[in-house]
Amino acid sequence: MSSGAISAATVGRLPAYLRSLVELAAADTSTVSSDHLAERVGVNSATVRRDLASLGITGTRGVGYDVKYLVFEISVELGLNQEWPVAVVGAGNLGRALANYTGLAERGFPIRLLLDNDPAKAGTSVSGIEVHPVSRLAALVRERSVAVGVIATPAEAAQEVADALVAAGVTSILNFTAHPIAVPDQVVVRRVDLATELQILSFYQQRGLASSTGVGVPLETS
Amino acid sequence: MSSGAISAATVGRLPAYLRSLVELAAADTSTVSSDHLAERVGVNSATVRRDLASLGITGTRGVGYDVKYLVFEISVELGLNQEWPVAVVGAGNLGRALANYTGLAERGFPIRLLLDNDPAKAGTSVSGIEVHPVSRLAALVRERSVAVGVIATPAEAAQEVADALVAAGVTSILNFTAHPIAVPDQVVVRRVDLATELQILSFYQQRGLASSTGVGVPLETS
DNA sequence: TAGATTGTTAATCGATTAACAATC
DNA sequence: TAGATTGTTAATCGATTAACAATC
Repeated sequence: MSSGAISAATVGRLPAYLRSLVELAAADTSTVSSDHLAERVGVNSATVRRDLASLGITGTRGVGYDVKYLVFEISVELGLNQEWPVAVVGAGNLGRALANYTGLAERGFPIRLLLDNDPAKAGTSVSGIEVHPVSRLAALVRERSVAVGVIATPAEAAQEVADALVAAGVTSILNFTAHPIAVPDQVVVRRVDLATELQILSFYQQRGLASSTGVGVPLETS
Repeated sequence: MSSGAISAATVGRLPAYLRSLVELAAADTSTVSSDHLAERVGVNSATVRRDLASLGITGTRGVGYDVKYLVFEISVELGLNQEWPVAVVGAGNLGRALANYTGLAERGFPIRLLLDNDPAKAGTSVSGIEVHPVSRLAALVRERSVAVGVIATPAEAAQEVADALVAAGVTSILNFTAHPIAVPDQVVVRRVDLATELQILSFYQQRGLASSTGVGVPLETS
């Protein structure tokens, strides 16, 4: 648990640090300076030192940080030594794509449960994962020690599903719908929102901040 | 184009404002106060007034803001009156899922081009969209007026694909790989990064900030 | 010792918010 | 007119960064 004062901004940078450090380790680089790591990740070196200090990680003056130690410590912080079983709610296009996607299990997030409220889907299976009715959510979440809930339903159902996940004791939720969900304080929610990302991109297209080359000119709709 | 000084934070909130405003419009609410809108979106009312003012939108003292006008103005700002043709690079699991996903076209981002560097895939089609070899990227991007490039390749290819898109004149890129890409200033990049989101969630699980209920207890790997 | 780099303080920056006069 | 709400100033907050003494 170390210090305890880790800002959300720092947490958000940890995956990028780790990615770069794993590359350095693969290239047999044994130590790295905050300056070098900062450049690779695209942040300021003082920020790197701050972030590492907040994790209780120290380097050696005049030398830098030990790459392997950094990889180990950040991996532990990110919980990468453990498996976090996942429940996916919604077996539509997205839910099935997730069930087919092997990258989740490879990263320590095996899908242990796939749920859908369409009775016709119950009993079918996707990539060897059986689809269960949502009515069994609470029992199955407990039975399979689910740690992370993924909401892959239509937006209208997002809050209802979130409530059911929280009631079943799930404390981490990944919301793929455009609908923001309200949860108690101790529950952590992240949103992966394609619609919002696209709208932000089109804002910049629209403003011409991303253009002037001739392509990317809008076509009028209808 | 109005004022011009719109912060990235403001842009990031526009989709949420719009979502809430569309709901209000559907419920025939004609005006809304910054206080009410703020509560719905989960921000401070001064922030709402700031954001709207930065878009050049004014309300009426004692009354509030006109809902329909707000919907119209924000839609224009977000470029929602236009279509932004999309090129998806990578016809693997993710690329095909995107090609199958109707939500993109519904939101004004029709997929006009699907590319893959596997010669065996060239000529096949997904949801009626033909797969072309990556070698034809530049020509087809121009021919089909592509505005937005989506990178759905393995992470290793991300930078190379980004370079090709930029060279072809694409100025908005949505990167689905975990690999950050470097682009010239005038190009806008957004990343949708499942791996990072999951790692952030597992950080909080690991720290027990999202727990104490008994479920979500980690299982040791290997 | 001389050079490099950390760990941390103090300055800076940008964004959020409280507060309130203006005004519908 | 009285009540409500905007538009904006000034205060606050949190995060980033420059700078540098400590020290390997």
